[in-house]
Parts: sequence; structure tokens; C-alpha cells
Amino acid sequence: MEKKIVRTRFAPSPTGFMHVGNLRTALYEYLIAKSQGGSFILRIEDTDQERFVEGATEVIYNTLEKVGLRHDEGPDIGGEFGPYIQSERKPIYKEYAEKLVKSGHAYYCFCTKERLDSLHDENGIGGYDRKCRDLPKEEVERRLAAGEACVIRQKMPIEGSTTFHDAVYGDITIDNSELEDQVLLKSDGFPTYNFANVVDDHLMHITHVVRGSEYLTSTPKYNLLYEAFGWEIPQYVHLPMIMGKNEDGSVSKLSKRHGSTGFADLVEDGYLPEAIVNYIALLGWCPKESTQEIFSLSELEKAFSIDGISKSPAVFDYDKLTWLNGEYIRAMAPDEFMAAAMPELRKVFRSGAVDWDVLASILQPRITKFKEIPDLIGFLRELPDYSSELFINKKSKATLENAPVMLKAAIETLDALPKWQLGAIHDSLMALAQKLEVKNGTLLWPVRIAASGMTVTPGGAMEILTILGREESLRRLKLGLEKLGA
RNA sequence: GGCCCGGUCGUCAAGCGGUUAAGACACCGCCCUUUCACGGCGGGUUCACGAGUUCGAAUCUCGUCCGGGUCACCA
Repeated sequence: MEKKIVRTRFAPSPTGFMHVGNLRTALYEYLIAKSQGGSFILRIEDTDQERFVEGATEVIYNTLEKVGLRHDEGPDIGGEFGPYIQSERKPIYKEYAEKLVKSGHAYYCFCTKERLDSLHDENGIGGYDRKCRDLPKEEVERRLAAGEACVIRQKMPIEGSTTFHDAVYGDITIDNSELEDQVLLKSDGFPTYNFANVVDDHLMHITHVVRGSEYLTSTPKYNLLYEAFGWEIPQYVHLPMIMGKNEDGSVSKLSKRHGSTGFADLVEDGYLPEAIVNYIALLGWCPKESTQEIFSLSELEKAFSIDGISKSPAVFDYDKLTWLNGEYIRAMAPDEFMAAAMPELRKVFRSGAVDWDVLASILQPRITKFKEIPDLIGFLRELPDYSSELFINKKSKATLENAPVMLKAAIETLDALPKWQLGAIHDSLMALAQKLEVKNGTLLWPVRIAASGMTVTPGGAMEILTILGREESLRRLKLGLEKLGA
């Protein structure tokens, strides 16, 4: 049997905002295609002209590029089945909608917006009453000729039920009585989302329709459309929703009140695109026969399979994303880390000789986001005001009495150092502790306190001294001595 | 409210009739160590509840409860 080439599509509407749910859908669509050697298509769904946002398609292109999801066909690069922007396909939808009217699967409806609104109850629930479903042919033609505004509606079966198969949820059956005679073509001539999808997915030879599970209940309408046209029904792959945790502990569809929900917001918050992709891949999918969690995009392409997709909604966990981000930072090569950290480092050190390598070495294992850097090392730029109480530390056996002694001895040996380098500082201080017959901590604790003015610092006394440089280091140590009244 | 879907540690999750019910994040403890971090080791009444099928159920069936989704000329 010949195997059909897998074709998936990402079909966002240009709203100017890339929700992580959307991005995950795109990711899975890409992975389903690529894991099977297929094609990933980008189609812009701009059928709602009221919602048009300037520059919104650029946001889509930029996001896909940043996360590395390269499409094989799309508005910007073309392809065999274009155009790939729905507003440019307007005549196609009209043609197919009229076909359905002719075959008796759809009909013209002249009901006004006001009449439709009056059909809903106070909760906004209640659908169309099918008033125009059986209008006499002559009346339809007369009103059409008169130029009366109208839409084309799908004629749903009154009885029976429709069953469809979903690759993750299995067989789902819904009574046809639940199905409304939905609008296919709006009065402005644009298709509705549902109709445009069916027509385009078929015309573009899409094999797997991937979308959020909020579309589960409208899928029978799709099947009915495919059947009315006599088209082959694609594979449905519905994805579990992404939820956010509310303050009271409950969950609901991930939205702004839960934190950043857009790709751009997350990047702004300091998350790396690779980490975001890695994290959302794991939200609702898990590899088979492996407990691997760190995945590059190409590793995902190899490991992904539809049967690893879960059914239940997943809560977006910023903690885990943060951890992953830290993992990505730690995995960076030194020069890569340096390049990425430099903009933040420059906020603290505008000029001057700094031992960048030592600085990077204390930062890389400690940060989870680059934007943490300025707060973390502000003390290097300016010594904070601190209390002499900080010199006391039980575990290091550091006291107010021995601190001045240690400091004095440290200043003396440090001052005599020919070269101000981490190795030299390390060796001399270790030798000093031995000579004084105290544990390392007893010497190093007061030195670090005097050098930093803080009880908790990234890196130890030696790294801090190295970065500070000879002059500033000695100045701070002497200041510490003064503070101790010695 | 009708219909649809879901329910394994706080969170992401493995599990597909027989397991000491994996792993990860978070949390706690210990170790490493000059603080913190990294790293290492260890810890926690997790199968919503109730029936049923079965020698045996987290896994199958039914009911209950809880959560979510959906009912537009929005996507």
C-alpha cells in the first residue's frame, strides 16, 4: 500500500499575538509532519476583516523563525496550493458554498442580525431556528435578485448522530440535533472559520487536522461537510488545552491573569526560545520509552509520535520553564554565554578592566535568566552599607574578635601579591589559612563579607576579589577593618 | 442548562489486568563547600468516590462527584 505523504498546517489568525497554546499547536503540527518526513504548511486565516491588525502577519513569521519552525509552503514562500492567505481565496469559498446549495446541503438565509440576537436567551444560549431552511425557490431567487443581504447556511440532518475518529480521543459520537445550521459564507462574502478550513484543508491536501480540543464538539460539522462534498475525511488530532492556575487553586484556560501567555511576553521575561519550545513540547506530550526531558527541536522531530499525546489538560508551570531555562543557560559554551550575558553585564560595568571569565564562571551556574544578572552583581559595582554583625558566622567560626585579625593578615598577603589573578589569590589565601592554623572559612568568611557587604553572594571571596581588582579589593577590606573598630 | 471531553504526588507525567505505582519541576533533609548556586544522595498515605467484572483492577464496565470545553455572520 502506498503511503500518503503527511501534510499538516498551521493556520493562525493574524491577531498580533502568539499565545503559547497556538505556538504549541504549531509545534505539534510541525513535529507530526517532520517526524514522518512530511510537509508543514503555513496558512493565514484572515477571514474576519473586523479584527484585522496591522503587522500581525509579521509577528507570525518572526515567531516561527525564532523557534525554528520552518514551513515548506506559505504566503511568503509560495507553494503548489496557494494562495495561502484566505482573504485572497474569497472566490473559491463562494464557489464551493454555492455548490453545496445546489446539491441541497446548504441554503440561503436572509435573517437579520437583530432577529438572530432575539433568539438567544439571557445567557446567550440558543441557536438559529432554521427559519429560512425551506424557503420556496422563487422567493429565494427574488430576494437574491433584489440584492437582499444573506448568508449561506449548512443544512444539518435533523435526526441521527455523527461519529468521528480522533487520533488522541478515539471515537466520539454527537447527536445531529446538537448541530446548528451554521453559517458557511458570511454576508460580506467571507467564509466562516469552519467552512474555510474544510475547503482549504481539502484543496491543500492536508492529511492531519491538528487543533485544540475546544474544537472537538464542532468536528461533526466538518465531517458532514466533507461528506456533502464527497471528500476524504482527514485524520483529526485534537490537543488537550493549556490551563493556568488561579489564585484560589482552581484552573482555567491559560490567560493573561496567570502571567505571560504570549511567546513575545515570555521572551521579554527572559526565557530563551529553545527553552520555551522544549517546555511546551512537554506540555501534553511525553516521549515513549525514554525519560528524556531536554530536547532540541531536531531531537523532538525524531522522538515525536502522536500516541504520546495526552488527553487531559495541562497546567502551565512557570517554575519548570524557569528550571529548563537555567539548564539551557548552563549548557551554553563559554563564548556563547558571554555573548548572551554581555548586554546585562554592561549595565553594571560600563567600563574598566574586569576579569570577564571569572565573572562568567560565577554567573553561569547560578542564573536562570540573563535579566537576573544586574541584581545579582550590583554589589561589585558599589559596596552596600552593611552591619558588622555580618562578620559573625558560627559554622565558619568567624567572630567579631577574630575578624580583624583575619582581615589584617589577608590585606597584608594580598598587598604583597605580584599578580592579581584568581589562581594566585587562591593559593596565597589558602596558604595563609594554613599558616594561621584556622579553617578556611574562618579566614574567608570575613574577607568575603568585607569584599561584598553581603552574607549571600554569587561566588566566593576569591572570585569576588579577583573581579574587584587589587585597588578596590584592598579598599573594601580596609573599610571592613574600620567597621570593626580596628 | 443540553451536549462533549477529562480526573495517577502541589505541577508535568509513565503506566494499556499481576510493578516495591517510573522519571522531572517544586518542597524538605543530608553531603560537597569559603556563603549562595551547581552537583550528589535521601524524603512524601499520588491512582476522586462507590459498585460491578475478575483468582487479581490505577488499568475493563456502570453510577456519582469534581474540573474543563462548547452551544456566534470569532477563530
